[in-house]
Amino acid sequence: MNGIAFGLDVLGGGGPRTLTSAVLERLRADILSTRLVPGQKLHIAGLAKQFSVSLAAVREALSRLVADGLVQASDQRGFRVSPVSPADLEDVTCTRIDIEGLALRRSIERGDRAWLASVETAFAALNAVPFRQPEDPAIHNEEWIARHRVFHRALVNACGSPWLLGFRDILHEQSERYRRLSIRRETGKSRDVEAEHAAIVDAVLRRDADAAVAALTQHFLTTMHLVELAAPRISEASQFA
Amino acid sequence: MNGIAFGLDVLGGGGPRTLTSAVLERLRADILSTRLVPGQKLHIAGLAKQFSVSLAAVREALSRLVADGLVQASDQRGFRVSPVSPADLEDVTCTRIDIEGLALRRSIERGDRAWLASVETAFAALNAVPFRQPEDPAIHNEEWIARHRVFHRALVNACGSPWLLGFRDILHEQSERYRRLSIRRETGKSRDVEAEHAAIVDAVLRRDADAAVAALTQHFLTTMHLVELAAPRISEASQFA
DNA sequence: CAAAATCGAAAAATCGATTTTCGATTGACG
DNA sequence: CGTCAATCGAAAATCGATTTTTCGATTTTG
Repeated sequence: MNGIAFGLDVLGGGGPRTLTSAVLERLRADILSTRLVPGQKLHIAGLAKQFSVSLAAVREALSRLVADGLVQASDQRGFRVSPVSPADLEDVTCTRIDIEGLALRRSIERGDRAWLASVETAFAALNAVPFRQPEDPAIHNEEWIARHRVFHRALVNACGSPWLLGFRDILHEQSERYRRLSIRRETGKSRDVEAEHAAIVDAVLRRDADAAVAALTQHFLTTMHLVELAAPRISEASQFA
Repeated sequence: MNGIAFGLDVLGGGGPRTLTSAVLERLRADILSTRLVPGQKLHIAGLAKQFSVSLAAVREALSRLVADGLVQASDQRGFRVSPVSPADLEDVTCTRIDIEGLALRRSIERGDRAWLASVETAFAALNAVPFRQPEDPAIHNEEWIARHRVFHRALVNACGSPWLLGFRDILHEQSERYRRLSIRRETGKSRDVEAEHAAIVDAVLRRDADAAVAALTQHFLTTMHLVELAAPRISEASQFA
């Protein structure tokens, strides 16, 4: 396997085993949650003080985040949060459709019954929690996000290609960031995410690759369009770029 | 050796602008050239002494190489050169066929005349130098390798998707490493690489996407099979993994 | 005799200080 | 008045020392 897939440090167990990893996870979370704004300069000294670690630890964590495309580095000019743009959003989405579609096709070809079962399980688990925070509908439910990730990963998990999965994971993370940027602007417009997911699952259970990929594509495009409706916020966020 | 920018690195002027970048390029070259063996442990202190730099510089260079999939990192256990295996070679090749094929299709759709001209130029430049070292036929001609990379990049350069190109670059680097692992074992078996390239270029000039992708696929598969003939060396190289 | 505990050398991780480079400001000059 | 260059603080890059963890060999124990 390659080192690209984002580091949910395996080994069954608990949290980060080094300070650098802890900083890395914290930074990743901060970027995905948009607490750190796209394009924003990342002051190494400031972060080091904030996390009570040395410069080297922060520096290494940032270097590793470059691999996920969440951070950009340039010599002598330090690090910044990767900027966002409508063009990049479209690129991420199109590439994701291609790559994840490919992985889904392979999964449908190769996946066994245990895989089908894991898809159903993940789907059920996802539907068991609400999309929004019950208390504050303007905020995503973190548990839903986690299960959503597991669900989409389950769909392609049987594709048999570590490289394809690694690329997919990176693009999924990128999409996730865009989605979070837009959440507060989302209109109450009725989108039935569960139905979209159900369409994918149905096709998968029938092993109808074309239908499954079509449903997945539609799912991604719908998400992209919703995010684009929040374009003002994206432009605003990019002001640092 | 020019420092081709992989991933999201700086494009600007010439050589490395920081010590870390210099170390990074040196390490990348050493890994690609197989001076550093797949699976081999990378002693930070040893490398630091060898390059006359601090631990931190080496550590950061290694962290960045993880992004290219040439190095793997694990907490508290340091860094090692990414191992190789027949399975990984096949995964790299298949994924590369998919991704680079996709990029080629898009390039053919979107590329203008200037793009076609750049393909022809790169093709001519590649054919102007010999494949092997004139002095020592067991060694690749570095100049040919450089132009070969430029040629293949030119083919997909008009695809319009930075993300797709980034993934393509990573896979190309991986393939390159496998090819170098096998070079000394290659039989004198007559492979007409120039003809394979010509088939791709012909199809591209006719804007025949299906034919171009077919030729590209064949090109990659042929390379993979030749590398697999050198499997003993690959197994041997992986003993550290 | 095998498995577990232990111990020390080796390697990784972390730190805070120092050096180098950048970018903006300011002042001189055409 | 505008352009260019020297300057100065801020920030990044680099370093070598220190702390923590791991790995392998040896010893102890059931």
